[in-house]
Amino acid sequence: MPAATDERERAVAEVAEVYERIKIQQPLLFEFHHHSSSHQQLAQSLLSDALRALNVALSVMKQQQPSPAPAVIPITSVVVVKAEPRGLSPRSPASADSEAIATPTERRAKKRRSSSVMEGNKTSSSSWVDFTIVPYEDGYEWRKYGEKKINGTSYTRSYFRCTYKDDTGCLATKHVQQKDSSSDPPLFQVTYNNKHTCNNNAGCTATTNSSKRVMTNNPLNASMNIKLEPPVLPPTLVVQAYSALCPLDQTMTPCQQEQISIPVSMQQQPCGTATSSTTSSSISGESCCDEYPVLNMAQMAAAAEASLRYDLLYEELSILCDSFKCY
DNA sequence: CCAATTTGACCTCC
DNA sequence: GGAGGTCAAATTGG
Repeated sequence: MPAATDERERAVAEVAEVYERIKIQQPLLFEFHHHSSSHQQLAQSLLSDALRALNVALSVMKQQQPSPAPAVIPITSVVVVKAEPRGLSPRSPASADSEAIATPTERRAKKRRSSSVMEGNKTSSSSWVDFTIVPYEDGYEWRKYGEKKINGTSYTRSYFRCTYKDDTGCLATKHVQQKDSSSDPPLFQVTYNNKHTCNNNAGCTATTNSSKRVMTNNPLNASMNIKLEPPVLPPTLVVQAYSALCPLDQTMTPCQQEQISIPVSMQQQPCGTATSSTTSSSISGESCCDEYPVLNMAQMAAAAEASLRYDLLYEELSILCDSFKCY
C-alpha cells in the first residue's frame, strides 16, 4: 500500500477517534455543567463546533479517498467478527420457507411478534442512548424504514435498521429523535438497539453489490433537514475543531476555566479567591460562582471524571492538530 | 433500472 | 383505544 494512502488512513482514523471520544464525553461534560445554564450552553456550543468540524473533515477525507476501496473508519470500536450464521438470523431458510406460505398479514404478525421479543431483550443490555448533534455519522450504514410522530414532541422520530440486515441478519436498529430545544445546532437523542453483527462499519466492507446507488450514510440529512457546512480542506477543519475547544482556555475568566478544567466539587473555592482577577471577557453577565451546587458523591465522581476526560481530550486534540500541520 | 426513502396502514403492547 | 414500532407499496433519484 502506498505510503500516502497509509498516512491518510491513519489521519482519518485519528480524527475519527477524537471525534468519537468527544461525542462520548458530551453527556458527562454537560452533566458536569448542569448547574449553570450559561456554562452548559458554552460547553455545548464549543463541543458542537468541534464535533461539526471533525465530522465535516471526516466526510471530506472519505470523499477524497483516492482508491475505490472504502476507508476503514473506526468511528466506533467495532470488533471484526464474522457475521452471524444465517441459521441464527431471523431470515433463516426455515423461516423464509414458512413466510412463503403465509399471508402478508400472517407474515407481518409473525415478524411483529419476533420484534416484540427483541424489544423485551433489549431492556437488558442491548439498548443504549446517545445524545449528539451528528446523528447521521456514527460509522455504520443505516437504512430508514419508518418515521413516526411521537406524542409530546415537536419532531418526528425516524427509525433505522442496519443496511446489511438482509445480507447478514444484523439486528442493529436505532431511532433518532430531535430534542425539543432551541439549541443550535439541534441536539438529537439516538437510541440504539442491538449491536451490529454485520461487520460493516462505515462501509469498510461495503463490498455488497448493492452499491449501485450511492450510500449516503447520512439518511438524516434529508429527513431532518440537516445542512452540513460546505467542505474545506481537512487540516483546516481539524485546526478549526481544535480552535473550537481552545476558548475554554483562552477566553474564559480564570474562574470559568477552573469550573471546566477542575471539578467544582473538588475545589469548593469561591470565585473571589481565584488566582487572578477576572479581567478577561465574560461569557455571560452572571457571576460565575453564585450557583455552586452542593454535589453528592455520584455527581462529584462524574464531575471529576468529566474533568479528567476533558483534559485528556484536549491534549489529544492538541497533539492531533500539531500532527496535521505536517499532513 | 434498481436501491433508498417516504408514508400510510397495520400490528402489538399497555 | 392510543402509542410506539414495523411493513411494504409507491415514489424518488443516481
